Amino acid sequence: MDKSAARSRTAARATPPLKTPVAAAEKRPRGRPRKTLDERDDGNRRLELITAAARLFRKKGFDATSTRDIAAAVGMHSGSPFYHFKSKGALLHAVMEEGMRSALQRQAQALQSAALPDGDAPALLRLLVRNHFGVLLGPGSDFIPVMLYESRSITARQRAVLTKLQNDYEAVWEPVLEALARAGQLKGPVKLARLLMFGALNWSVQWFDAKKSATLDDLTDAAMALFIHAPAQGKSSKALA
Amino acid sequence: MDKSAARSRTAARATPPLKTPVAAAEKRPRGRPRKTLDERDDGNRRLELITAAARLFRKKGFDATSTRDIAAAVGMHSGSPFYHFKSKGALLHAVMEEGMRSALQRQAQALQSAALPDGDAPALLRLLVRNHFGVLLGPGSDFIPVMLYESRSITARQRAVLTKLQNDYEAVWEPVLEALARAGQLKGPVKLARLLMFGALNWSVQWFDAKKSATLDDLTDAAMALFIHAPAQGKSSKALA
DNA sequence: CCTACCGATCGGTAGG
DNA sequence: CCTACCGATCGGTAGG
Repeated sequence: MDKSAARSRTAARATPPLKTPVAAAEKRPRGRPRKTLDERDDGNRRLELITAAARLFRKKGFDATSTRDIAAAVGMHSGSPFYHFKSKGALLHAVMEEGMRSALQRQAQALQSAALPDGDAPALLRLLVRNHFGVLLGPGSDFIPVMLYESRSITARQRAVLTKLQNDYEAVWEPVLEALARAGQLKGPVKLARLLMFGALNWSVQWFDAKKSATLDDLTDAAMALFIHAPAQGKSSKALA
Repeated sequence: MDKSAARSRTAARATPPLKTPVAAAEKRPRGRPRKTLDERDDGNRRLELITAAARLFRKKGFDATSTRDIAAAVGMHSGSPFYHFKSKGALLHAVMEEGMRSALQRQAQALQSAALPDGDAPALLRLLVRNHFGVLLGPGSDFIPVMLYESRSITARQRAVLTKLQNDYEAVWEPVLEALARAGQLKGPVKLARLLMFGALNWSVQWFDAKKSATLDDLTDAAMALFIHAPAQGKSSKALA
């Protein structure tokens, strides 16, 4: 909205001072300056756009967010996002893909740093649930909610890319859920249990309020208590692993 | 899209044949014909609009559905929905309110016709879950999904109306969940358990495919198996009721 | 409920 | 990445 504020943000990033019209004509070659000598923050601007878009898409929805809103949020003018993305839909897809890659990375990292034995399925599930809540509700968590609630607005081809990433994400859960089912701690068909469980977790973006009392650990405890039954009597879950 | 098709639908409803310009000028009084002698389907048109809007809002989303889409779906012209609703947002709210009133009615009816004893909390929950799946996924179930996924687009005042209806809806569940918690069959804080459970159910609109194998009864079985634990050993749940 | 219309906004582009 | 712009579409309304 405020052009000077937007421009000052840009100015803080760029090395040269605010250009005079003459200086601009001299120093700025026309056409697309693909690579400058000191290779500035080319990819950074793209990520800024994605981040701002994620926040706005989550807050207002994809259709209700204009590309002008997004441009203004990063101090660009209305047409400039199309220098980085060929369409509004491509930007939405980039938000989702960035979200899934980040979620996958965080999940892998959580598993690695915990170094739990494969046999301890309940502890593994707890870790996955806690990480999932972090991805959904933690700081900077706009990407995955956008993916979950705006998937209607992407093309089939774009969705295929995300589906693959989602499958990778869920693939980590599957053996854990299978082990729990064998131990009698997860009841019912595993496939339906998984869908219902993810629903319970994903829906939390609708009601969770970080300013209220419950923490993400509280949510994790509640989810585990709800889903995971006591192990079958007289059988060690270790023996089933 | 096809004007003649849309009009033929209208013609089938109205008694007189397709008007000639002259006949229209003679037979149709100008201004708003509030009540005709044989009082046609005045309120019916309103409901038709709501139903068509629900279908389109669910399929494409509120923002991506134009009032022209809705008008065309019921054989009206572009400005005519505003004769029945003062704004697009009012139409959205009407869809949601109609959905909640219908859901409440179905829930009350299900409980009444089953005539279960108050002590049988698991059976009561099963009934509520099954009815909820029917409301979400059964025939003509566009209203509640729209309410669940488009609430961002209504005003605070409109939301207050729905919140009251939602509270009435959930109020029926609460004593059932409390009884199950006392019996040790529902684990964790009841409030969080309720939120997680509704999430698991509500999320099913994202993945349930009526053309595939699972039925709503299958879903109900899976949900009950997942959420409801075996009663505590040596204690009769009857004694706790 | 139709006809005819309006102002606003939007995604996107040419050209530099 | 900005400037200047375009065609399309949209919610809504006057007047009958």
